Amino acid sequence: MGGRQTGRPTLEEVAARAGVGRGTVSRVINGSSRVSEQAKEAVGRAIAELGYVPNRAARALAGSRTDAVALVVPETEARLAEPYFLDIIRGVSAELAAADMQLLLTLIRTEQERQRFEQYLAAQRVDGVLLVSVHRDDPLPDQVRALGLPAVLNGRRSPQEPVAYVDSDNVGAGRSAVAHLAGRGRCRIATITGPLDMDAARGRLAGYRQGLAEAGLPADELLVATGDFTEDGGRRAMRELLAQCSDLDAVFAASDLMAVGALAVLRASGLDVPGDVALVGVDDSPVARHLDPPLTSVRQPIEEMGRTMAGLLLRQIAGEDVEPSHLVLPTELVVRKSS
Amino acid sequence: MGGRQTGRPTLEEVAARAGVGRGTVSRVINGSSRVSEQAKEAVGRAIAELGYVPNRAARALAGSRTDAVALVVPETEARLAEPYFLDIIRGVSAELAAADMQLLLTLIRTEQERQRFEQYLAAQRVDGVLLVSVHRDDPLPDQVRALGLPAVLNGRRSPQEPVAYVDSDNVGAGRSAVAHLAGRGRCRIATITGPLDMDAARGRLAGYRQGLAEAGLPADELLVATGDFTEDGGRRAMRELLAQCSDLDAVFAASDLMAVGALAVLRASGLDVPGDVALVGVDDSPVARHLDPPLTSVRQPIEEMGRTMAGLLLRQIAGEDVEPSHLVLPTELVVRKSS
DNA sequence: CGGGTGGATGGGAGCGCTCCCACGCCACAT
DNA sequence: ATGTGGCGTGGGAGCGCTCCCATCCACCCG
Repeated sequence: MGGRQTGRPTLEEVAARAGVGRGTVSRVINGSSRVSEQAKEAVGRAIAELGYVPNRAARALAGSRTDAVALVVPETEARLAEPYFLDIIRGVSAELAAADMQLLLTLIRTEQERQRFEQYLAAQRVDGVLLVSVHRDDPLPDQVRALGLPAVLNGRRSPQEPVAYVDSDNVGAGRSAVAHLAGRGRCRIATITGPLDMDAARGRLAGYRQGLAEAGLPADELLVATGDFTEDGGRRAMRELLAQCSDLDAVFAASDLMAVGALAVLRASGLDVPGDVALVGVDDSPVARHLDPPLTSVRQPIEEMGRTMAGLLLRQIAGEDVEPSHLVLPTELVVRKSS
Repeated sequence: MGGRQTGRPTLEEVAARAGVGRGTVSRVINGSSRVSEQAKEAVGRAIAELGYVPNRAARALAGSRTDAVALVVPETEARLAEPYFLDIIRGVSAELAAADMQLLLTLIRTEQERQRFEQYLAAQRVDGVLLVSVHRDDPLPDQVRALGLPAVLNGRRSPQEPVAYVDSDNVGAGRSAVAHLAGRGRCRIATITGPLDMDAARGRLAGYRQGLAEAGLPADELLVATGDFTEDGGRRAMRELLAQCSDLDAVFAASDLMAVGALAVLRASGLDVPGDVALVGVDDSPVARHLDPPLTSVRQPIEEMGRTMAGLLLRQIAGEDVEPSHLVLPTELVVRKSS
């Protein structure tokens, strides 16, 4: 059993050693103002000498915070395979570590695990929740809020998202891609969208349309095909586009993976990229770099999104920032040979 | 503040409702045998009616376990960008969820974060530790053990690893790659190794040599170049190999990333893959599939390794399995066009 | 010079659980 | 009938903290 009773020093022992009361030590540790400089020093010394580390379980039980937040990832997503989440995790982790908070990772696969997770929340295990890749009709964010727990989403569910979120500028991504393509002299620019029940996909599509308008190019519904962010979806959509208008000279795919699929189909149809058709993706993932030709792609500041999410959550937990904030981070076009 | 005092039911309330004592409820929850069938039922009903969920903080404080394990990832690794860790996480998470344990993710970047982590351990925050990507001279595993905490590594530091670990069959990976290449009629088979201070790299190299011997091929030290698991390292090593023996007809790269680098150099030298030179990597990562030509690669059962690690740790925590176990999981060659 | 004021302080009272001891009860042996 | 053992059980005693109230002291005002 876990019976390793390391005789770790307790608050009380620190207090004894410093010649003060328990309350004072607690105040020092929690950075309360109302402590004399002298007491602060004595306690600090005692802590150092004893190598005291507060017991978090006791703290969680007595207070009502846990110093931990959950990062929830619904793993239904094939997207999980992408480096995307790793970058999010990296950002979140950095921000949390700075605040001495712990990161609890929860992958939700099955309905059962989903329920188990709800129990966690109910059991007061975390101070807040970070949700990644939420779908349009996912009730989880609202459930979390209903429990009174702070929450921050990565990407909103809809433009009316009531819960705080951090998103990238999807509209801007579409616009910049199209502007770039138009600037290269392309004038029959098609797009492969993501699943339209996701706000990110709609945003990129809207950006695509704005981009066309700004470039003075006519919108043509035949140049729009719906994908699902997967490679295979990209292939299907590309075939559809080719069948509808064989004269297209550029494609803006709303994800790198779909661009990969599109490229394969273009090749198979004897079209050269970028000679005949220019191609732009979104994500700037490693595959984009390794594709042949290397793929022009719109980069999202993923790690920064993670950091921002964590920061937002921390502020909510601290009690500032009560009304939900909505942050949108800028994207950046990375030009490579495919366009 | 975190003042959401949801009036969640406590053990005591469950006891009252079930008409039994606190002790009995506790026994039921913890699956102790010494409880009458009747009491068990009454308690079960009360729990369901009240929607009782045990408070983990209280449990951790009273007992001395936390029902949480830490997954530690030293992020010095560029490898973190790969899907590798995600798969590990997936496996670990699945196994832990089944045991109703929580997963605490800890990325260690700086020396400071490393120290903070040691404090965690000392503060009795977790019941066990999973360590990923440990280097030859990393003291962390020993420190964890010194604290009396169960630990399981992903990959051993050396053949004499004292701590429990789960690894993939690196020697087998090398052997199968070479056997495959030899079977295709190649007889000047080179290898690009990983950094030789890593056991995985040494293992793959050893497998390469065994493979040559088994195929009746002579070993030639000029056909061995040292890389570092990165794309750039692969490029450098490939140039070195080409300079040393221009007559090589196959390359076994100890990672997909290095194979990518090698491929670029081969191309640049006007060599065709697989026409002139056959190429095999290790990891079966997504880039392998998207490479042109698609890369033959040795697949490791990464997710399964994660699951196995977690399982091993859980058993250690439960008190079984006191002497460290060393598990080696088989690999599998995935043949594609590059060989 | 007494009462007032406010900041620093000590320590009691829990937080919700597990551990464990002592108690009652029953079946069996004497 | 009395003794013995074991099982199921209740509940006291903490685990190490935070919260909060009462206390104390120094200093200020009228």
